[in-house]
Amino acid sequence: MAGLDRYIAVLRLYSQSQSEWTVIDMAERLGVPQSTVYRTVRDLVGENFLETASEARYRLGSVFIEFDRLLRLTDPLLTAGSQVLEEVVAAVGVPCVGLLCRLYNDTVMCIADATAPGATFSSSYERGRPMPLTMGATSKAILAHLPTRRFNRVIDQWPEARTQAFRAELMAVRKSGVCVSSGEIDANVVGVAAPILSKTPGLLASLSLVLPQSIADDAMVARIAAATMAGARHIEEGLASSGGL
Amino acid sequence: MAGLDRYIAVLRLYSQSQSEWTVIDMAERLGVPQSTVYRTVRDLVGENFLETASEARYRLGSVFIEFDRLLRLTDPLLTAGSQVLEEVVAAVGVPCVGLLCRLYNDTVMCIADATAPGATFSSSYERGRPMPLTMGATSKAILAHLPTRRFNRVIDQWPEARTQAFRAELMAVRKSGVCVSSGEIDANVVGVAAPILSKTPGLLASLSLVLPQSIADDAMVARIAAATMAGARHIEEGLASSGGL
DNA sequence: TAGCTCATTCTCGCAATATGAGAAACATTG
DNA sequence: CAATGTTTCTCATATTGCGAGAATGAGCTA
Repeated sequence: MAGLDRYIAVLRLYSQSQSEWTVIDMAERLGVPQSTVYRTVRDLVGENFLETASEARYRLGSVFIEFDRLLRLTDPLLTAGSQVLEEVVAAVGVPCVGLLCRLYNDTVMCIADATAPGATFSSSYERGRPMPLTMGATSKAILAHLPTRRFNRVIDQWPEARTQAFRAELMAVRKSGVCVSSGEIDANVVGVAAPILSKTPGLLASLSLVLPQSIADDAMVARIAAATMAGARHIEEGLASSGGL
Repeated sequence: MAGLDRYIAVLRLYSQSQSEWTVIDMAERLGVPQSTVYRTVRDLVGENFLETASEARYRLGSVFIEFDRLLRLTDPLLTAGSQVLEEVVAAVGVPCVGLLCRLYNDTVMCIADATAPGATFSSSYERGRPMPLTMGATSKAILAHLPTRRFNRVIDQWPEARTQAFRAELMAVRKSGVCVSSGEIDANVVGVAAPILSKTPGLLASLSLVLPQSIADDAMVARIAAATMAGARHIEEGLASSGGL
């Protein structure tokens, strides 16, 4: 292992359940000598990717917050979408959660969310958390629009997605431009998602609204679906006009 | 230049005003051959630190959002502080903005903020934006508690901070445990900040409330100062009990 | 389809740099 | 002051990244 990999390997050790590491533990886990890890860690600390916690422990550094801001300010999808997201959530006028999510390798990641006043629940799609591609309206709206080659590769990896019924469902999503699912990720909520397409390679996203099952009758879902699709179109326009091409 | 530096040099090219770069431009700016930059960029894209935009352009990648979430979930100061921050803002009951900021190299960076309903302004201390150490209550509350050696080093770099009056002011802040400033960063607002101290090396932060000058009479400032200091103490306790030592 | 223009990857010899094991320095604590 | 644990340093080795240019590939245009 060398170059960037060594640094990334250290950063990828960090997780919600283990947020502090000693050099010793890193070295053992990665199978490299301590002296090497010390050097790596020292470099990462120098660039604020890591910082010293108490007593020989290291945790993630604040540089990520700094770059996250830069991303919020400059990412075309975020700049075009977060405003629309707020508006759509406000416009539908029901206690719901709005999500702006995008394809992220073989996962889906939320990059912005908006909670309507009165919403007493939250979505598992929290900002920055990679989610599976094959479950939930938010994800399936994206999956349905993957290029065939990649679509098949993904499908092959998730056993539960290899059925003919699943393929048919996604075809329907692709046709109708909206995906509705109920309780697939979080119990007792319904997700309504519309894909956001763009000519930019690799930029594939979805706008979705999540609402309690209790208020999600057919009429409501139809209304939410219309709002979601309109919002998605709106964001696509914003992307196109911002030079996102 | 080698190792991490080369990668960081590329990432540091990105700014709010220039958020997309071609390899050619990077190479020219950094003074290294294109082939080298291509390699570097390829590695960064592979780890999602960069992503392809349209037409040979690259922009920052979403990995920062992913790690930002990890930080929000696990950083001791954030986990101990964001809750308190909300509470303090809600408790004072005036249209204000609450900030949780920390020392970040020789700058101050906001890591969490909370806006009270009705606040029609915002602070320059937006989350993730490095701010100078010598201006604004938020920053000076932190500066006043830097170890002497480092304090002097910082002071020397900012010409406007080399006066005796400035040193005296900071001494007073250190004694009283609160710093109040008016219009130093943003016009027409008053900042009230209390330092957050911890035994963790390098962890130095402040909790501050920003409110319109129009409502900031002496009585109000005194009340806000008390609330801010109480909140800061509260966060310190949270830090200590969470093993933050 | 041929021919053009970019963007990106590849080739290869060379020099720079990371590597790893252990020792030395440094800090803390009893 | 000894003892423990952390971090940096030393040094010989060889892995790896480097740089210049060529080769590939993807779009376009005619």
